[in-house]
Amino acid sequence: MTALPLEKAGEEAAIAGDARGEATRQRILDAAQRLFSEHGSNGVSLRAITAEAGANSAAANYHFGSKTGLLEAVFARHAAGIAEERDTMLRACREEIDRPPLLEQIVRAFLEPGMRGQHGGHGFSRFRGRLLAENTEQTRDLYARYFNDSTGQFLEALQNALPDLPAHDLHWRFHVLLGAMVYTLANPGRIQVLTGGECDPADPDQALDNLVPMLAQLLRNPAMTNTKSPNSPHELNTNQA
Amino acid sequence: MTALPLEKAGEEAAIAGDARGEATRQRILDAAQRLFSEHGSNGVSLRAITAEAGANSAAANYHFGSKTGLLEAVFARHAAGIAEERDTMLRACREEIDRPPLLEQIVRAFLEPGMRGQHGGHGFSRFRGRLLAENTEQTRDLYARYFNDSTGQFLEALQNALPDLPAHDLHWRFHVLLGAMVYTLANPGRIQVLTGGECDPADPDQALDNLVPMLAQLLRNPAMTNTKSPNSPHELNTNQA
DNA sequence: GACTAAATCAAACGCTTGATTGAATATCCT
DNA sequence: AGGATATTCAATCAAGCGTTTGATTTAGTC
Repeated sequence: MTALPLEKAGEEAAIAGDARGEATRQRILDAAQRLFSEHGSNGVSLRAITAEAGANSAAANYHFGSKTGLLEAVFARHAAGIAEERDTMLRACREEIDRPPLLEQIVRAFLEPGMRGQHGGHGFSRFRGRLLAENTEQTRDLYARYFNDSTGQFLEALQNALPDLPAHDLHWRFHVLLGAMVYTLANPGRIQVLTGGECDPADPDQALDNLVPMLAQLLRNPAMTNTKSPNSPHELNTNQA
Repeated sequence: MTALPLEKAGEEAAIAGDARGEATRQRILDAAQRLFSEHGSNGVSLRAITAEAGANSAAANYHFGSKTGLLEAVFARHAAGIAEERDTMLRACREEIDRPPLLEQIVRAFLEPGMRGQHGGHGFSRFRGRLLAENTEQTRDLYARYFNDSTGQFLEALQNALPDLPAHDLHWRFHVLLGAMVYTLANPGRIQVLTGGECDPADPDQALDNLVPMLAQLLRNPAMTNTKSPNSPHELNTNQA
């Protein structure tokens, strides 16, 4: 049995010299990210990935141990960086602004690191969206490990910025926010088909410029009592005809 | 070669007598819907499906021709019914209400048929959400065939109800609405993990009662000029720190 | 009851999958 | 240079895949 590089690496070895295998390692990660994004983790074979990467079929197992190991490596490559960028931006919100911090800033701090920049750009966002959508035990675990803390902090910051909004409402609005983000990342192209391609969720700048104010406003809207009997200030009639 | 029942069926044969094979046909559809929902269309084998259905391994191919044929059959079983219910509810909105029709009613007419009732209930919504997320050419085509007309009518109705909202804004808000719907249907359980399970997107009643007023309000919000230079009435600063 | 057609079944087809092996090769260190 | 190590490679493994086959059973018709 030839020893895997996984176990001894991770310290100086990964950073220092071994430029020999690191190149193909990165090529495999890139190819895997691209193909996983397009066809899902079950829709692509290791052979297809290594072929796309121009490597031998055994290279993926050698460098990452197994297929799930490769998937996790693709995820881990950028996930921690995104969570870090988020926290940095959130801390900036809390400190340097005459309070209360703008909702727009908080929402942007949550969305932007994942949608563009060093870790969010290119194909990784599609990969993330696909993974979130696949919703297997492995992907749920990955998301929990890498993002639970960060996301929890945002929920807390939003609750602080909206002290009058009941927690139950906030959570549902945040659910919608997550849905908008994931749907934009995965981008089924549904809105282009329906409207003739005028708005493009695949363009990070356009997406952020539209989503941020929209979702901030959604969060800012007055609470509606969503218990079964509505005494809403606007109209009633939320039942079917 | 034994003739497939697909080609001769579809007229009276499907409705009338042949109660012999129809039972296992339905059992296979049910099992496929359940397993596809949980593991994705590539994550489950025909053998697993037929085993779950208590049928012979060749039964799926016999009744549906191929695996993709089975997938399409699972989709088609309820998709047309949902589109029909939507149109019915939308027509009711347009006619019987002192105009303008309430946004809440339109949104509910769009969401409810897919989330509960005869066709939306049970596992089909999860199956739909999963399919939308998978976003292969086949699923895009299925969605286009069964839902493009219906969804286009809703976009039109919303534009009529919101004459002052620029089309570009409407489309982005509708994109968010779609994202919220799909995310709720697929339900990765992310919000439960983050908040301790207090709100449950898997409960159709709770989901509708929360989503409908929230999304209606989102649509009703005043337009924000989302070109690059914002002259918004609220605050500025939608840029990063 | 004999004929026909629909449905079920066990078995196999060819192929792809993820993974492993041991030899060959490239690289680094002293 | 030389020995140790990290990486690549072709070949192979057992397992599982979607699909097909031909015989067998079941139901409906005269």
